[in-house]
Amino acid sequence: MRWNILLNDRKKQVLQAVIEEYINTAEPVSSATIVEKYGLNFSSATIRNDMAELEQEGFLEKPHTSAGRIPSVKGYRLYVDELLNDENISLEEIQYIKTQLETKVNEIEDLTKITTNTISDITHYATVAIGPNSNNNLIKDIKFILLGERMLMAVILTENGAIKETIIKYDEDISQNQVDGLNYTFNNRLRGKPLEKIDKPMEEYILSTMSDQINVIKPIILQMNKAIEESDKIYLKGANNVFDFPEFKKIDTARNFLSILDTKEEMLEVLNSGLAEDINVYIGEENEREELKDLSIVTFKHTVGGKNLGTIGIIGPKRMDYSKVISIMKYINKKLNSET
Amino acid sequence: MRWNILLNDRKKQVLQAVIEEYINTAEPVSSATIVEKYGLNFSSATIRNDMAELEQEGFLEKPHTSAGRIPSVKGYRLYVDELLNDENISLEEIQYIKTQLETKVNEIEDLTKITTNTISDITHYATVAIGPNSNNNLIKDIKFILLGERMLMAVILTENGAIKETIIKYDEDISQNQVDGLNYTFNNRLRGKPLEKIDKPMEEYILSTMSDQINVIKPIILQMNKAIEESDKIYLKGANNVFDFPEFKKIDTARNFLSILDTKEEMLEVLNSGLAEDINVYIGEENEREELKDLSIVTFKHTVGGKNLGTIGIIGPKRMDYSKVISIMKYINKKLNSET
DNA sequence: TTTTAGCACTCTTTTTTAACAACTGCTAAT
DNA sequence: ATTAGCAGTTGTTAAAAAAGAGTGCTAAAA
Repeated sequence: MRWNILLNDRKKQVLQAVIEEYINTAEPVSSATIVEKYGLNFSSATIRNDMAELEQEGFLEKPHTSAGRIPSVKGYRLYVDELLNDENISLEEIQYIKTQLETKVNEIEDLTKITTNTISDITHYATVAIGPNSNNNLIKDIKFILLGERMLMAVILTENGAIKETIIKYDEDISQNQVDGLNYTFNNRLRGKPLEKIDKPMEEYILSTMSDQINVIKPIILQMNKAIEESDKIYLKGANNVFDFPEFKKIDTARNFLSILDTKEEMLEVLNSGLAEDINVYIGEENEREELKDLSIVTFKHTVGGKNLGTIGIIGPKRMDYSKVISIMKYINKKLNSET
Repeated sequence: MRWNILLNDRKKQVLQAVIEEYINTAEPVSSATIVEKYGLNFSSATIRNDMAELEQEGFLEKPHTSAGRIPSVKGYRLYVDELLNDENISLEEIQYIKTQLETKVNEIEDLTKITTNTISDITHYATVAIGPNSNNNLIKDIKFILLGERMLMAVILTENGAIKETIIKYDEDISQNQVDGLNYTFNNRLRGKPLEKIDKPMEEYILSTMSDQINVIKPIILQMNKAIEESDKIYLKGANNVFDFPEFKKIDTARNFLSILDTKEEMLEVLNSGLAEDINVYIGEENEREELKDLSIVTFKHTVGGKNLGTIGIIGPKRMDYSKVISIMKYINKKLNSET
């Protein structure tokens, strides 16, 4: 029986039962259900008393007098912090994750996508990913390559293995000589710096070195900035699974949810707000944003060999299956860092 | 009055009025509405007679005895083919399109995105885009570039300006000599050929030239194929606007719609099924796929200077505003091809 | 003390019934 | 050929009634 873990206090068992039942059914949980389905050897009246107390203490709520109980944010919090089984993962899931993560990738963004897809596939929750904070992402090398007489490609390599490339087209021919100059100057100025937009001062600084090449350099900076900015792109998977959850059966709730996911800026902020922990859980109103107060978010900083690959976030209803989600994340984290 | 175009037959006027009213309101249209809002100088009883005949002839339908009429697929078809105003575009819209299309882009995929976004923004319908059929897309040049001792980048340039690039990582060092060989061989074998997956025979063919380089070439072909395959990626904008249409107010309809858009293969097939025409309209059951029988699709092959840039498709309810959609597409088409 | 049976009470959900509103189709008149 | 007028259908809304689900409390049992 999965809650015979450490608990002797019946009230905690009741709380756990209510929460797990509610996570499964999305319906208020009655005292009778707990007795029947969770094998507690007490009468429903006894459980009712416990539930009344748990409500008093703020762990449970009642939608209305004649309904069963649902967990409060405080209840979920206790569950997540103390009651939750973080190895709730099946053999099939383990097998699936292993297979997925073994896919050979050459770009770290692909790895992030695979990880995100895997999490979403297993949990069925909407899953978003963003790249690592650019500040930790130092430029290792910049290469300019002539793709044709009038077309240049700029490739930026970073210390943690990310690669950005962008194309610049010109109305006039560019010589290999010029390209060599660009390679030298840009590397000279930017190598070792964090991967972030090239600001005005830096632009001036570069131009001061090659003041005769303004026409060549201006479009480069424009395009490079565009490419860098695109690094903030968020990757989203499984958003349409909202429809699987009864709390989104009202069309407006679903719409609202999807529109939140659509606003890149909000998502960035949410994902970036994660604390130092690898895994952070924000339940309902614990989220600062008004629009998220009915949702829960679990964020997960994934790393490989100490290199931060960005943050992956799962967004779902408050009755999210925290146990499963956290188990999956922990397992993936372990797996990602155990490979040679 | 917008239907004084070529019509003298009152029944056609009635049909047009019913369709346009239904497109606007999504409600069955009554005879009285037509008299009041569309200024036909007849009594509602007369219109009623016309409507009865139009129903007899299959152009209109009745949800139930006491309701107004809604257009049938046959009705929409007549409307699209003969009655529709294809210059239904406002000054603001023209202005907006102009501004958008003037954005400077260096990659044609960006132009497709901009065009797609513009169409979706104006029409509020879900809009999907795919790249051009690879057969018309000939390889112009392949470049291999050493990004580090153990990292190679392959760039494929095509005749119509598309650019694919991909990264290949190795466990051992690669010399510039080897890269030169790759450049020579791949161009020798693939230049001028259509951009499509490198098949087994071609792979053998290449390997026969550089049989000592199997370890280098194998991963290249793997990655190049991946990159080429990704060209089929579909770009989607405005899917969440479904929620704006009353026909999708039942959650299952909305869900169904969004899940259709999610299935890449289906979308590819639908968009590629377009006939020779620049603009094709598929109304309701005219679509072959069962899941699309309650939807309409308008596809639009966009070109610049004779070069096919791919197909853009709009998907929406059967009562889609065909007039607006087609007007926008025609205008964009003109605009794309009038620029120097 | 703790637990429990039992039942009245509350609130929601579902079903039923009734009243209303929206249009059509037809008839007879223009 | 057109129209006024009205009976007849069907859907929609509102109100009322019935059914269902669970709690909280009381008093008794363990």
